[in-house]
Parts: sequence; C-alpha cells; structure tokens
Amino acid sequence: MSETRWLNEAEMAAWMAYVAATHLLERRVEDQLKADSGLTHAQFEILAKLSACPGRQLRMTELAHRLIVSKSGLTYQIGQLERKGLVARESCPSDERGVLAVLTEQGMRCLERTAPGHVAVVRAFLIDRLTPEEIEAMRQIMTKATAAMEAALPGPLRDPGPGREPGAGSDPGTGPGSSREAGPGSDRGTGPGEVPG
Amino acid sequence: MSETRWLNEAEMAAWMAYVAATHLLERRVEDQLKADSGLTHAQFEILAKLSACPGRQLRMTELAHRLIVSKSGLTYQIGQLERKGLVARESCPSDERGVLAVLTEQGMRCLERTAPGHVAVVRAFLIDRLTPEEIEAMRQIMTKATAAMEAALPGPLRDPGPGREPGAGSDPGTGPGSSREAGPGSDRGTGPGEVPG
DNA sequence: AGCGGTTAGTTCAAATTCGAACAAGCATAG
DNA sequence: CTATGCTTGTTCGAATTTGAACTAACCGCT
Repeated sequence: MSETRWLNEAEMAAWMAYVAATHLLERRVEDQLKADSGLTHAQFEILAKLSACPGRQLRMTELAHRLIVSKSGLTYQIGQLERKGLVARESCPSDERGVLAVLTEQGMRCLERTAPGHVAVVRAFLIDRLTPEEIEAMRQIMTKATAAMEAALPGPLRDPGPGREPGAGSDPGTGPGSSREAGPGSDRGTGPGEVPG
Repeated sequence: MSETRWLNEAEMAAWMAYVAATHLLERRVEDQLKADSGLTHAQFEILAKLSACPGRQLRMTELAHRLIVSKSGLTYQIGQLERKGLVARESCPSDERGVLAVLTEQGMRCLERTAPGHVAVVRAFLIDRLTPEEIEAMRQIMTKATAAMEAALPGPLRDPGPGREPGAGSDPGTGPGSSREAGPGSDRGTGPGEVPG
C-alpha cells in the first residue's frame, strides 16, 4: 500500500461538516414526518418515488434499487404501507414472479398532505440557507459522487444486471408527480492522527 | 399556511442528488469498514471521535451529542466496543453519575489499522472527485446547514442544557489524533406534483 | 439537612434493516 | 422441449436504533 493520503485541513473540514449535516438533517426530516404524518422517511421516500413513476407503480426490485435499500427492507416497508392502505401490491402482467408496488389514491392524498411540511424542513435547514451558486455546486458535487458510486462494482444492494430498460422507467429527475396516472493537517502526515467520521 | 414553496428544478436536482449520494456513500463506507475491520460505521465514528479528544475519553452524553445518536444507542454501541476491548468505561471523577468512554490502546491500534481504508473510500467516492473549490463549497454548505439545525429547537436528541464547558472538550475540528493522551419545475407550482425524497 | 427539579446512564420493548436462504418463474443453449 | 442458471420477491434470524421509563446523583434554596 502506498502511504495513506490523509485528508488535509480543508478536506477534513468539508467531510466533518458533511457527516454532521447528514445526520442532523436525517433526524430533522424524520421528526417532522413522524410528527406530521406518522410516516417514516423511508416510507415517505417510497411514496414520493412511486408518485413520480408512470402509472405510479414500480417493480419491487427496481424500486429498491432506486431508493438504495435492500430488497428485504423494501418488502418490509411496502408491507407497512400496504397495511395503511397507501400502497397496493399488484402482480406484474409481464412477469409472473414480479410484484408491482402501486401508489393508491389514499397514498397519493397522504403524500400531498405530507409533502409541504417535508419541503419546508428541507428548505429551512438546507436549501434556503444556500445561494443559487451553492445549490448548483451541491448538485454538481453530489451528482459526481453518485456517479462514482453507481459506477464502481456494486455492493450487495446493486444489481449488476444488464442495463435497465432505458425507455419507460427513467428517473423523473424533477418533473412533477408528473405521470398523471489524521495525521490530519496537511498531507505531510504519516500517523493516523485525525480520522474522518 | 402560505402557499407551499416547492423546489424548483435546480433545487430539486440538488436535493435528489444529495439524497442518492448520502445513501450510496453510507453504504459504501459501511461495506468497507465491515469488510476490513468488522466495525460498523457507527462504531468507527465512536473510535474516531474519542481519538481526537483530550485523554481520548468523553462523557457518554457528550459523546452521544457529538455523534448525533441517542443516549441509548450509544450505550449499546459502547457495550459492543467494550466487548471487543476497544473502549473501556470509567467512572467520572467529578460526577458520580457520569461514565467516561475511554479509547483503549487496542482501540487506538484498531483505529489506526482501519482508518486508511476508510479514508480511501471517502476519497475515492467523494473528495478526490471534487476540485478544491468544490471541497470548499461543500464545507460551506454543510457548515451552514449544520449551524441551522443545531440552532433550531432541539429534537429529542439534543440536550438543551446550559452551554457545555467551553474549556476542555471543544470539538477537534481537524487536528490530528492530537491529544496525545412536485409541481416541480419553477415555483409556479401549486400541486404537490414532484416531491423530494 | 431536606426538597423539588434536573441530568446521566441504563434497561426495555418495538420498529427497522440487512444478508442469507428459499421457492418460483424466466431464459438461453442444446 | 429440457437442463442450467439467473432473477424476483419473501421469509427468517441477528443486529441496531430509538423513545419511554427508571434509578441514582447533582444543584440551588430554604
């Protein structure tokens, strides 16, 4: 192994801030959702993702992949949402094995009712604190990171399978619920001194 | 309530990228640590945070606060690390109720052994993908967000208690293991159309 | 000293998540 | 058509995490 390249001061500061911010934000989001709608962030993400899909439905595996959650984890949450009547399971026409998670009318209403509060939190603690340039920078940064990770050999979660169909289910990007239907300091270091979180 | 201010295209793109990146990165980090050292990210963060404290020790509550984890959650993980001999519990001299989590020599060695791989992942998927300007932008962005959240009324996790002692335990910042000892598009929207994750 | 209100940590039950193991259904090469 | 191999979604057990409840210990006052 080459000498470990520790993080310099600027990198460490950025990383530490990132770690703190993500943990705090996750907590805030979770609290708001729980309080305002009894939903988990994970559950909310499911509803949101489904709402932006053609037909408001998606295969389990594809949904798990997009949400970056394990298949079993999704099975569990879909079960919860089904109990609440917010999502329904339908068998896939084209593939007998397949299961379609479908957002119900009630689920859509729940999402519409809950979304404002969620957006408010995201704005209050992040978006509204940033200049347009910073927003763009964040998009750029996070997009680069995402690309890097999706490219690298997949972990247990990712399905290395052949490219997903390019046609239909492309990620909504932004469109509305559209589908109507160490040795820290510099690099001089050797000792593991400061270590990122 | 005023009309909900939905996220515009740029904001939504930034937020979506953020959500995806954080989930993916958490997973990568978790995988690397698990594989290379049998540690959880949560456990690693505990060791790292302790290593940067004067005396390599910290009160349970303060540690939980800094790691943004619940007290009970920390109790559990400290128990795990204690079993592994990486951390020891010591009673606090000044407060009979208090418990000091102390990084053991073995814990320090484990951290030193594990850190390089961890840093490598952080670099490979994030830091090394960014220009110095972007690193600085990320620091700025995440610092702003963190400040906003730490300021706002504390959730269950945060202890509103009187300011913590300014003297000793200030956050290491960067120093080495120093102490030796919807209606997506524009804002025109009304419908909850696109909703962030 | 004795009280009432806080704070520190732990314990406990409930909820969640993940990976491994499975049962079933495709799909491709012979 | 059929043997083989991959995919899909679920089930199961183990590990984690959180909030509420609880015990012990501080703190400021009387």
